[in-house]
Formats: sequence, structure tokens, C-alpha cells
Amino acid sequence: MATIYEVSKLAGVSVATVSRVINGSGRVSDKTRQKVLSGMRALDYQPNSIAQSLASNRSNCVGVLVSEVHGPVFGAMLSGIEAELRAAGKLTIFATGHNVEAKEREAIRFLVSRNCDALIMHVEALADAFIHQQAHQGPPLLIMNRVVPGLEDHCISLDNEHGGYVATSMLLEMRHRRIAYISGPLAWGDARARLEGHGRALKEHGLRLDRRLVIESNFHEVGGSEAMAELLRRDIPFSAVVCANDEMAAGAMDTLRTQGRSIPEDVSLVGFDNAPLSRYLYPKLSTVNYPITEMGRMAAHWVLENVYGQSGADFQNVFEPELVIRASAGPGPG
Amino acid sequence: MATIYEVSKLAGVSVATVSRVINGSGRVSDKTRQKVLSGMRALDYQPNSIAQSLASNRSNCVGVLVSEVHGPVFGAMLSGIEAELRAAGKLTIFATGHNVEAKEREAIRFLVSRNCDALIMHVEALADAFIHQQAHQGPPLLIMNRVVPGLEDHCISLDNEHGGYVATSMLLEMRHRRIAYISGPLAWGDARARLEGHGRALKEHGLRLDRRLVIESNFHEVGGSEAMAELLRRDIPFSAVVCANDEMAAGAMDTLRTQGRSIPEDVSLVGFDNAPLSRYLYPKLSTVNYPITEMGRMAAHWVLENVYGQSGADFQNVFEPELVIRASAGPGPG
DNA sequence: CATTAAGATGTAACCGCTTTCATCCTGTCT
DNA sequence: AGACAGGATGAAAGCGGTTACATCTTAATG
Repeated sequence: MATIYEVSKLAGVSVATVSRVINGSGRVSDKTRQKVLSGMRALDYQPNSIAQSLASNRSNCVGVLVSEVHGPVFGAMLSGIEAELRAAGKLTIFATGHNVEAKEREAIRFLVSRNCDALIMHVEALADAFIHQQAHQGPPLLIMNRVVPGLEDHCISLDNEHGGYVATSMLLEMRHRRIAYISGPLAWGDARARLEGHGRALKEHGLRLDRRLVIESNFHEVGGSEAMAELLRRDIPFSAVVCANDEMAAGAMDTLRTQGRSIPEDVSLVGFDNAPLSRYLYPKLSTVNYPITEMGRMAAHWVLENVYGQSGADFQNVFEPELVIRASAGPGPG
Repeated sequence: MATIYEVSKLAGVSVATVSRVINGSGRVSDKTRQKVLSGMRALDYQPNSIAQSLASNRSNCVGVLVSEVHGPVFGAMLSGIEAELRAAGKLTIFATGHNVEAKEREAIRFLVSRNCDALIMHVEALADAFIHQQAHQGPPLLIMNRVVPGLEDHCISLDNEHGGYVATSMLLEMRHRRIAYISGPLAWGDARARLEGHGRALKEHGLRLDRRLVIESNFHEVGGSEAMAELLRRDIPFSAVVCANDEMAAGAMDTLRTQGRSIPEDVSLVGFDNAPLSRYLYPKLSTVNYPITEMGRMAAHWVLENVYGQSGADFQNVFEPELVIRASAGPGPG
């Protein structure tokens, strides 16, 4: 691989000049620039990005910490981030934290040790305090899907409460009155918020949340399946159920069918996330869209603007979920 | 951030010695090592990986080129690669090629320009010739899901022919005799191989491939849906259909249901890939497992062994697909 | 025409580490 | 005691760029 020295020799200029034309910094006469450019072309010169990073103290790479690489949410998020960053010539590096505190910490260390210029993280296990500390000592931080008090302007999140609200509101407008709810772990903020939105919708329609119709599960398919079984076992009438994510809805759907209930004739079902699987279920699942790819794009823009000084569109902190109406929800008996 | 100089000063040794204890290279007396280690601890020292890379001419990072980040296949593959690489302290960087030749080329340039020590690529648009050239001038190359003549030992792939064979064989054993086939683009090797396997299975059962029951589609859901519509329109009897991937099977299933055929009573269906969606369909899709995560792991091992000199398990070039039997395929009329 | 400021270019230090080679030290052998 | 092997350590030269600063042109100004 050719170095900047060879280019400078071939072009008959100093390395400083070559560096200037590479970076478009400083002033270089047009004639010189042409000489340099043709020299670079002749040698098929490609600047060594490692050396650039060392000298400029900028790696042009941003670290992304996710729970998993696969799965609908993270894949889509990474995809959005990478597309934007790449278009700006920046490298995306990532590590997985698996929702385990120790691993998330270690992953942060790993990413930071690679000198990334910024860190985008989707962490669930780490405490707010740790995030604050990291924000003050490490590279600029952006937090996804979580609102850390005191760092609100570094957080991109979904208005989960509103999502829960619209899901339930739709069912209420379809004249359902007894609506069950399968929740995610209430230790997690997003699961709590979604449930709160559900409660608010009920209230606005003059209904009270019936605790017996709420089951806390785990965001997984099997959990949804079991939760639905439990719901049926309780033998309290309901004509619709909201699931706090699509996976649980898939499990719930399976159980309903096994027990001979048809959807949506006997029971209407609504999920949350608009994951790809929601379109594959039968009947296709009504759900609440989670614009995660867009949110990833926004994260990348934030970094481009705040770390690399590129001006971009306005920063949007909180994204609004939208209802996606499909076949799994139908009119209620009310 | 502390540098190696500060550590060396604090420990009262030279930077060479500190470097030796960092890398475990050369010989250092135990007493000295302890001094250095405690110095590093005291300063919370973390070697600057960029400087390390520049000096050692090794970036400890491997580039992965995929079509997309999201989607079942690439996410799982990346996941497998990252897990193994990370455990070995190596960084995974990636870029997307979107199956477009120009973009794939550009992505390779991008990854190589970041000085990755090896390149794992899943490319479809690039010609064999280009890959050969790249293999001879760039970093060590590993090719996924494709067999490039002359570079067989740098390729990890699935035995697609066998996959097609087992899918059809299963249906034949269930006494189906008229089996339709919805193929991927026959310009692609994997699609061709799967179809060939289908043909071989038929032949072994004394049947001939009926061209009118084979439709070339595009590996997408809509394509599968349209292909099935076309199949029904042709009005040639069949009791089962093999789809060259799960997405097309999903589309086909939708069309069948719309046209009032029930699965598997009227028509049995088999997919290919064992993508997550196959479990969400109703009825759950019988399919052929594509061990893509494992293949990603194997790719990482190859790199660890051939580039970083770590000895590992045996290298497995070709992976065998396995049948996953679910509800979408039932006994035939034969 | 002398003066000067702006523009073009070069020199060399530096980024933080690795690694070769020389040097120093210690214990062993004769 | 002197010679010597081998382990421990240090000095210094890179790795391939960036950039502050010095130097040299050149054209405009009075």
C-alpha cells in the first residue's frame, strides 16, 4: 500500500501538501492539487485510516451497544444507524450486552477502548447512575429507548404511554368493554408506560382497570402463550386483549386457537412493535408501530451533528407510535 | 487518558517494558511485572488501540460484508461471527452491500480502508473474477454462502442441493406425487442447487420434473404469493409445493388460504431456511434448517485460526441442512 | 520601486505504541 | 578470578499520518 510519502515524492510536493488535499484543509493552489490528485491516482493511494486516527485523535467511528444483533428491533436499529453513518463516511462498530449488567459494562469498555468518537447505547441492565458517570467521562453518549433523568436531551425514545393508549382506544372505539392486558416485566420502564397508557384509555371511557385482567409476562412468545392460558383459566369474560409486544401476541394467538377461540370473532388481539412477524401471523396482527429504524437514523444524525459538526435536520427526542390496523382486531360485542 | 509513558514513569521502567507486560511478549521479571501492573491499575491505563494498530500493523478487527443488517439471515450470521470474535478480543466491523455490485465493491473498499485483518463477505452481485482478484491483493478473505471455483477452501456454504433433496423426499415419502416448486432466481447458485435437489429426489422416486409445476420467483413474500396464484391458474393438479425459501412460502400460504385451499389438507407446503417467521405462520411451516449462526461462528473460527494463529476446531466447509417438520406438510393423496 | 500582506508550500514535531538491537547484570563454569 | 551465556531492561527508530510554525512567492499598495 502506498503511503503519503510516496505520493508526495511522485507529485514533487511535501507530505503536508498531500495531507491538505486529502482533507481539503488549508489552501492549495489548483495546479498543485491536480499534481497531487494524479499522483494519488497513479499509486492507487488510500490514506491509512489508522494513522489518520492516531494523528488527528479522531477515529471516525461510532460505537453501538445493543442487546443482540439479531431480532427485529436491534437489527432494524443498527440498520438505520449504519445507513446514515456510512453515508457520512463514518464507521459503525457494535458490541452486544445481552441485557446483563456486567456484559453491558464490559461492552462499553470494549467500544471505548477502540476510541470511538461517540457511543449509541441501548442498555437495559445498567443503572441511571452508571450512565451519568459514563456520560461525564467517556465519549459523547446517546441513549436509545430509555429516558435517563438529567440526560433527556441525550435520549431517543418512543412515547410508550401513548402507544398503549392508542392500542386500547382503538379497541374501545370498536365497542369492546372488557379488555385484558398482557404486560411485559413491570420492572422495565417501557412495559410500565404501555400499561399506563392502557389504563388512561380505559379511564377516559369511564372504565376501571380490572387487575384480574392484567398479567405480567416477559415479552416472549412462550410467556404470552402462558399468560393467555392463565387468562382463560381465570374465567373472567373479555372480548379483546392487548399484548405489550408482538411476540407475546403470537403466543397468545396460538393459545387462543388451541382452545378453540377464533380471532377476531371471539377475541380481538392487538400487539405492539409492528415487528415483521406481525404480518406473518394469521390473522395478521393489528399492532402499534415502533419506528425503530427511523429512530436509529435520528441517533446517527444526532452524532453527525453534535460530534462531527455536520448540520442536519432537527433533533427529535420522542417518537410517536402509530396504530397499524390489520385483521386480528374486529368489532366488539358492546 | 493515561499513556504508556505515564505508566512507565510511575513504574520506573521504560516504555518497552510496559509494552512487554501489556502484550505478554518478551521476558519480564516478576518483580518488574508487578510494578508495571500496579502502575497501570493506579492510572486506570488502557492501551490506545489505534496506536497499537499503527505500530503493529494489525488492527485486530475483521470486516463483514452483508447485504442487509436486519433480516433473519444476516442478523443471525453477524451474531454468530461477533460472538466468537469478541470472545477473542477482536472487533467486528460491517458494511452493507444491498446486493448491488457497485455498492458491494464500495463496501469492500470501505472495510479494507479501515485496515481490517480479514474480510468475511456475503456477496451476490460480485463476479467470481473480482473475488479472485480481491483474494490476491487484499486481506484474507472468507466467502459465505457461495462456492467460488478455485477458492473452495475459503468458502463456507450450505449443501443447498441436499436441502432441496430432503424437502422433496419428505413429501414423496408422505405419498405426494405431484409436487410443485417455487424457486428463487435461477441466476443464483443457491436457488439452482435447491431446484436440482428437488429434481434428484423426484428422479429417485421414478418421477420426472414437470416444468409446468416449477415457477421461478424472487425469494420474496409477494413473489411467492404471485407464483402460487400462477400455479393455481395453470390448473395442473398438485398436492404439495416446495418453496425455495420461507418468505415465499409465507406468500404462497396466503394465496392458498385466500383461494380457499386448506393446508395441509388440500396442499402441503414446505419452505427453506427455518427463518423465525416459519414458526409464526399458521399452520407452522415445515422447512429446511439453515444453520446460519453456526456458519457465522465457523467463519469466525477460520479467521481466528488462519489470521490470528489461534488453533481451533476443525474447519467445516460445507454445512448440511436438516429437515424441520411442522404442521404445514401432511400425508398426500397417493 | 520599496513595502507588505496574503497565499502557497515545506519542515519537523508529535500522536501512542511496538520492536530491534545494544547494554547491563547475574550466576556458572573452568 | 576471569570468561561467558542468557535473562532483563532500555534507547531509539519507526508506523503513516496531521498540523503549528517557518519560509518563500507573488501581487497589490502607496
